Amino acid sequence: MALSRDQVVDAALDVLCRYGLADLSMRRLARELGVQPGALYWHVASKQELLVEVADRLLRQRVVTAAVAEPAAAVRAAAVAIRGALLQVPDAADVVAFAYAVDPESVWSLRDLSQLLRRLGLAGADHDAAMQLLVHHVLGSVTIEQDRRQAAGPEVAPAEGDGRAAREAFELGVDVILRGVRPAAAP
Amino acid sequence: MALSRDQVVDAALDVLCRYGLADLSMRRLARELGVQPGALYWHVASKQELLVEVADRLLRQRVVTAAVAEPAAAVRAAAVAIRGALLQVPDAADVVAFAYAVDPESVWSLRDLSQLLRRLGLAGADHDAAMQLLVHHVLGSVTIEQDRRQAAGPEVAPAEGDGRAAREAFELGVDVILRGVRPAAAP
DNA sequence: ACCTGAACACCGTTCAAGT
DNA sequence: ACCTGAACACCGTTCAAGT
Repeated sequence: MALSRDQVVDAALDVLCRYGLADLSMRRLARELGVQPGALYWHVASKQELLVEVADRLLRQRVVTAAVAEPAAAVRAAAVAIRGALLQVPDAADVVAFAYAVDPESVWSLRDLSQLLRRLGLAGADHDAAMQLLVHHVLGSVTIEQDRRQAAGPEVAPAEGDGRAAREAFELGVDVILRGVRPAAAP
Repeated sequence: MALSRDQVVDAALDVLCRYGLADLSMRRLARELGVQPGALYWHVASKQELLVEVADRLLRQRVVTAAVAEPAAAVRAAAVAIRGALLQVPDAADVVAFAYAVDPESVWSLRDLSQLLRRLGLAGADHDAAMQLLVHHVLGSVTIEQDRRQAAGPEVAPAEGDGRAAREAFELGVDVILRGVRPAAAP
């Protein structure tokens, strides 16, 4: 039976996970689905639109946020969880950054993060600044780690302490943000 | 007379400034220089290598750092200056992020930023965390602003308050970092 | 030393025509 | 409604052969 939009997005996410963004072409996708390239354009308007959908599905599927009571710790945990999820998928940071830019509302399982910041007592411009900073830090950290991996060659294995050092540096950054932030409600 | 590597990089930066990264192809570049595509590969090993060089030249040429005495204010000013410079060049954030990932040492006019952080009393892991955060914030801010512009269509003119709001949000983020940071030397 | 010509294996997108 | 076939205007990279 006929192809569906969902199938197209699923297949795209699959190709992304297995081969990376460079291999996620409309033609490749069509081959994978056993149709002609043109067929895809009945289900999605463009590659751009498809990528936004892929980013959304990616975040929804992979980010599992642990329930943590203390608000600051919860923000920390959420940031670490999102980073960890994106790190698993090649070029995930690029895809999500693009989607965030095009349509910040629709992408969001990062809305959780926004909620947690409010629970910290942040509102208005201060909330937005903290949110932006956090998102930039997550995406930046993942982008650089993934670009570095790719530049280092395909088969260097993240090894032991390497990924941990990057993770600890990332967490230090989150702590800077949490210390620098001004809760409206706090003393 | 013969083409030089410098000419190739210059032409690439020129195409980037005028038409953006999507139009910066090796074939397009060759056309612009009046040579066959293959000729470029005598001067640069690959498009990747060329892009790293372009990022470096971009930062060197465009970032003018004002001399500010007070260290915190100097960091702020430097971050704003770099952001401002990158915003002028289409897709500059992508290009610089890529270069930063591939070869963080060679790209740096951001070494100034690193110096300023030390002057703030930061060292070791704390310095590195602050530096990372700052770089992510700058590149993230520019990426999102530029992607947004591009998605909004080619001719929407940044207009009046639009760019200012983004700039102010960015500065708030820098302030969060400056407050959250722990100088080793300070009281 | 430096470049051309030509090839190889690709792209995203459109659209008449088919079923 | 959904897809094929075929085209249009492109890519990055390699490499024998020319000068």
